[in-house]
Amino acid sequence: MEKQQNLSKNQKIIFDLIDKSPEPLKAYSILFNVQKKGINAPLQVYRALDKLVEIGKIHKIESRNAFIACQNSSCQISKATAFSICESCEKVSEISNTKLSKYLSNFADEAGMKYSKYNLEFFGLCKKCKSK
Amino acid sequence: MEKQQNLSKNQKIIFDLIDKSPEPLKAYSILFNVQKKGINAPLQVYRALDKLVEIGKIHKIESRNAFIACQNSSCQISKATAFSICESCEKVSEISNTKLSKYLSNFADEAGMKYSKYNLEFFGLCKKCKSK
DNA sequence: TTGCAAATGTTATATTATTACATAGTGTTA
DNA sequence: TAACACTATGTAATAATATAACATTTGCAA
Ligand SMILES: [Zn+2]
Ligand SMILES: [Zn+2]
Ligand SMILES: [Zn+2]
Ligand SMILES: [Zn+2]
Repeated sequence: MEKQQNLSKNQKIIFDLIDKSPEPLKAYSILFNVQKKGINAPLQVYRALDKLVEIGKIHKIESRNAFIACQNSSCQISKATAFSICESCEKVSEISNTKLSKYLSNFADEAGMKYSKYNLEFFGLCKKCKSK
Repeated sequence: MEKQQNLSKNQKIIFDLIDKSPEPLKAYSILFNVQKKGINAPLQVYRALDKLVEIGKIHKIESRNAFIACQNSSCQISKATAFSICESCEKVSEISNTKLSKYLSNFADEAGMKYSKYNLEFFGLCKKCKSK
């Protein structure tokens, strides 16, 4: 949502597409959508996705093999991500809850081990689907 | 680790393999390993995996597309899973921490929405790898 | 013993992701 | 500018992961 000057051409094309999408996009759906812009091969998409994930502009929804733009300006490094996923309509939102992220970032297991990174996916029914 | 009477033939073969493995197994590695037992097609493996996940005997490590046996006798339904993953040696352990699971099971987002299920993956270096 | 649900077998195919190798741009510094 | 390192791009081929479709069999309960 903010600076993207330093994105390369392909990275920018692909980020813009994901950022405009109301739903997570899959790699080959991205590929299909950017072919008119001269991106022809899966690898071009995956390379851009890798970079965008690395710099925190997008996140991968692991359980869906899909990508969404970061909705939380503060998680530039994407080391601490949490999402809510509707199992009916597949709507996905990034959760930015300070208490939750503090709790998880400070979590230490029985052995006292702390972790440098986490990804949390919540599943349920979104408001809309619940009321149906 | 406990009852498995009601597993079918293929389910049992595949569960036993996963349960004995010190590391998460991928579907096609499972397939390769059970071909001598007469399981020849990917679909036979995926069907057993789906069922085993459904009944909570195994869990899928989403970020790795791999499967491990449930190490936590209490999570029969696999609606609340947490794992620690070593980014160096790829060792994976299931975390069973009552506080954590209570915290997450009761978590409600800004809109007050609660979730019926979650999956959490922590990443870092395991003890062994850290001391290298 | 009929009937249903779950599981199996088999083939083909869809979807997701990477390897390998060649080329081009970008910025830094000698 | 020339040399260098680094990042990004282009292209082809292929590997790895997962599902569709359809026929058959098995386990078990009414
Ligand atoms: Zn984010
Ligand atoms: Zn929904
Ligand atoms: Zn478990
Ligand atoms: Zn390790």
